[in-house]
Amino acid sequence: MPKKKRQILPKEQRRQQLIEATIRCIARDGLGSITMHMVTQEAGLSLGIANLHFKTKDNLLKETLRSVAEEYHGGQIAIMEGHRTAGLADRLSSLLAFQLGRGVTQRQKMAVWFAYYGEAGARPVYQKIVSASDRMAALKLESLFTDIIEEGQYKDANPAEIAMGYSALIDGLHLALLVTPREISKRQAKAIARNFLHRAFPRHI
Amino acid sequence: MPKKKRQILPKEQRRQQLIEATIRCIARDGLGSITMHMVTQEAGLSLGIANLHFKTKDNLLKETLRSVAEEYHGGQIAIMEGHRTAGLADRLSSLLAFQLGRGVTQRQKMAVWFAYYGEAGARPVYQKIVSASDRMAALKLESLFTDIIEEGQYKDANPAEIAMGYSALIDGLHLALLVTPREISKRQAKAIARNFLHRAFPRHI
DNA sequence: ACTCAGAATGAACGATCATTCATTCCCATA
DNA sequence: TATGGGAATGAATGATCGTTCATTCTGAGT
Repeated sequence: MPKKKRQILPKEQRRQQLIEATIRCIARDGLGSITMHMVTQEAGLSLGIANLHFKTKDNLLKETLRSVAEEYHGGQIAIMEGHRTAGLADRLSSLLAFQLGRGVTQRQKMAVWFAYYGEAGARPVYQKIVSASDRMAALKLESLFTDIIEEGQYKDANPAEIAMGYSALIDGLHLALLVTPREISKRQAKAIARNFLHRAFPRHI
Repeated sequence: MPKKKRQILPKEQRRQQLIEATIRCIARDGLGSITMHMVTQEAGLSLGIANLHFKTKDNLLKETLRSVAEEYHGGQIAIMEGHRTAGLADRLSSLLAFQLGRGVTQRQKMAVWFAYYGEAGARPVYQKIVSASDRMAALKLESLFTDIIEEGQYKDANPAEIAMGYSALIDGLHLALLVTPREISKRQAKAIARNFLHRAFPRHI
C-alpha cells in the first residue's frame, strides 16, 4: 500500500470527517463497542487527532449525535415552514417523503439514531441534545396539523394527539426498517404512514 | 453494616436473581457502561457468581434479553390465542391494555428493550433472540386482525399492513414514554393507540 | 528559499474491566 | 454429628482502551 502523506486541513473539515467516520463505526459495530482506534482508522487518520479536535471520546459522541439530530429535525422543519408557497397537502407529502426517503432511512443514520436512544434512558445528556431540535419539530408538526384541520374542516380532530401518534408511528417504522428489514420494505413503510395520514386528513392526502 | 451470610440457592433462582439485577443496571446505567461488578453487587452477590451461572458477561446479556422478549411477546400471544371464550373486541382491548399497561411500560423494561434495539443493528445475535418470539406474535396479530376484518366486514382492509402499522405505533409510543416522558403520558399513549385501532376497526373498539 | 506556528502522529501510560481459580463455606445426607 | 459435593467468594491476571505529550511534519507568509 502506498503510504499516505500527512495532510493539514482546516479544523471544521477534520471535525466533519471524524463525525462521519464515527457514524459509520456506530452503524457497523454499535455504540457500545466503538473505540477511538476504530474511529480514527476509519477516518484514515491517527489516534491523537480525535483529542485534538474533540478533546474526549465522550465529546465526539455527543457532537455526532448533535449532527445527526440536527440533520433530521432541521430537514423536517425546513419542509414544514419553508414551503410558504406550496399548499398544505404538498407539505404533508414532502414531509412523509423526507422522513421515509433516502438520506434519513439509510441504515447508517437509523442505527446511530437508535444507538443513542438506547442509552438515552441512562444518559440525560443525550436526551438534552435531541430534545432541543425535537421539541421545535414537534411544535411545527402540531402547527401544520392545526392548519390542515382548519382547512379541511375535520371535526373532532386533536392536532396534538395526531402529531404525537404520527411521530410515534414514524419512529416505529424506522425501528422496523432497521431491525427487521426483511419483514418490511420502505415502500410498505411509506404506505402505512400515508394511510395513517389519509385516515386523519382524507381530503389532503 | 451486618455482614451478609453466604447462602446457597438452587441454580434457577440464582439465574433469575442475576437477570433481574441486570435489568435494573441496564435501566439505571445503560447497556454500554454495565459491568459485572455492578450487576453482581446489585444482586448482592460476589463477582465470580456470574461466571458460575452464565459463563460469560455476553451470555448473561443475551439471556436477559431473551427473558424480557419472552415476557413481552409471551404476554401478547397468551392474550391473542388464550381468550378462546372472549370475543374479538375484548381480545383487542386486552391486547392494548397489556401493551401499554403496567408491567410492560415500566421504565426498566422499556429501557432494556431499547438498549438492545440500539445494538441490534450491529449485533445479529440480538435480532435473532428477539425475532424468534417476535415473528410468532406478529403472525398471531395478523391472524387476529384478519378475523376482525371478516367479522366486521371492513372493506379494503389489509390485515398485514394494519398489523405492521399498529406494531410500529406501539413501539414508537414506548420510545416516546421512555425518552420524553414529560411530553406524553401513558393515558395519552393509550388514547392514541386506541384511536388507531378505532379508525381501522370502528365497530370493534 | 527559509521559517515557524500549529496540525498531525503514535508510543507509552494508567485505569478499567472480564475472566480465572484456589480457597472457603454451606447443608443434604447418612 | 460428621462429611463430601458443589455453591459461593474475591484477589489476582491479562487484555483493552482512553488519554497524554514529546516529536515530526506541513505549508502559508516573508
